[in-house]
Parts: sequence; structure tokens; C-alpha cells
Amino acid sequence: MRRDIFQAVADPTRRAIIVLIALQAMTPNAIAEHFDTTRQAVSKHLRILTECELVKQEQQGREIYYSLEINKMKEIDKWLEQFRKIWETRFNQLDKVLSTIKKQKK
Amino acid sequence: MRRDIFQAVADPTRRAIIVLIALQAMTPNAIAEHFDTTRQAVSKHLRILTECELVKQEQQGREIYYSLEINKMKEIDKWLEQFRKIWETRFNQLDKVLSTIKKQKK
DNA sequence: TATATTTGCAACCGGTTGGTTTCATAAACA
DNA sequence: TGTTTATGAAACCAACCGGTTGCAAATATA
Repeated sequence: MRRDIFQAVADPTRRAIIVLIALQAMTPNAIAEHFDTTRQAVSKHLRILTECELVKQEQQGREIYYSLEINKMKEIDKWLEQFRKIWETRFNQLDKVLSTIKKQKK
Repeated sequence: MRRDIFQAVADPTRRAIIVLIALQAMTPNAIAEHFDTTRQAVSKHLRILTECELVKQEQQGREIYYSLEINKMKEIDKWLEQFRKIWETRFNQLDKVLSTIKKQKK
């Protein structure tokens, strides 16, 4: 069972759930109302999100509130870091080219 | 056929390919040498990456050089933007709490 | 021209995925 | 206590995924 954050985020429904609970905790029932699937399917998604620690639960009576572990999202950001370096360099190089053209026009 | 950048990046081999060709273009054969799979499997991954425009090809005789479409990677960054806002806010709030504690100590 | 090299594509296969229906459990409430 | 409500887990299923082998096409080379 491969279960990492990238695989978790690959599913569009799971991405929508993540966005939904990013700002406020919600129960599975409340979450399911936002989608065109059964509550059980949402429950499965929540299990996957919980397994890779993207989501935390808080029991409140018979209700369970799910909310986003925002810090875990930084792992994606961390992986992107290496590419951010590249595209910033590329941008600077483009900048150089543009200023060279500008100089030549003068 | 669901084919978006998040699904493309979900597979660890594809992520490794992306990193590999981020800085220099490579042929499928050269890429395959870095992995414990057949050239055809790599070819399949390259097809998926091409389909969601994460990768571009450049034919050179009978060889095809694949390189990363670095700009496409920004789409992930764009999606992360909304969470970045949240975790920066949380950090600032934590900062406030810390400075409050500091003041109380005084 | 005959042969070797580089590549993509089709067919197949076992495991995974995302969904459903059904059921069990625990808390709230009449 | 019996019923309703909220939830997770199990069993099942069709579709998909990542891998393989085999083959065809195009280019380079003898």
C-alpha cells in the first residue's frame, strides 16, 4: 500500500476535501454534502488523508471533526523548492537577455 | 483517461524522471539506465508526462531528447499558494502568542 | 543494401483504486 | 430502554495503473 502525500493529492476529490477543511474543521457528513458521492466514499478518502498525516481528527461526542494538518502540505512545497531555483534562474537569464536587447537598441 | 499534473507527479518514478531531466535534456535510453525498469516502461512514463505538457521533446536524428517544461511545474506551486497564505498567517499568530508570552515574562 | 540502434505502440497481466452496498458500533435522545 | 444519528469497516466490482514482452518504423552505419 503506497501511501505518500503526492499520491494523496493526486485525486481531485481529495484535493477538494483538503481545500474544504483547510480553514475550518468539518464532520464526514458535512464534507460529503459537498460532493456527488456517498458518505462512505468520503470516509475512505479521509482515511487515506489520515494515513499520510495530512488530516487530524477531533472527536466530539459521536461526531468527528476533521481538519487539515497544514504543516504536512509544506512537504510538497519542499519538493518544489528545487524547481523554484531553476525557474528563478531562467527568469534572471531572460532578464539579462532583455536588458541586452534594450542596450543594443540604444 | 484522467491526466493532470497532480496525477503525473503521484508516481515516484515519474518524479525521479522529472528531477533527472530538469537540468539537461536526455534520451529515453539514457533515462532508463537510471532505473530498474525496462526502457518501454520509461517510455510510457514519458508519454504521460508529455500528455500533460510537463515535458517537451526535441528530435535529433533517431534520438529524441526529453526535457522538463519547468513552467508547468508552477501549476502545483499555484495550487499550494492558498495554503501558503494559511501557514504564514498561522506563523504570524504563533509569533503574536510568543511575543505576548515574552511581554508577560517581563 | 543489409544490419544495428533508437524509439513508440499494442497486447497482455496482476495489483491498486475509487466507488458502491451492507453491516457493526457508539453516542444522543425520546 | 428502544430509536435515531454519526461513523468506520468489510466485501465486492469495474476501471485504471505500471509493468512486461513482442513488434513495427525510422535513422545511422557497415
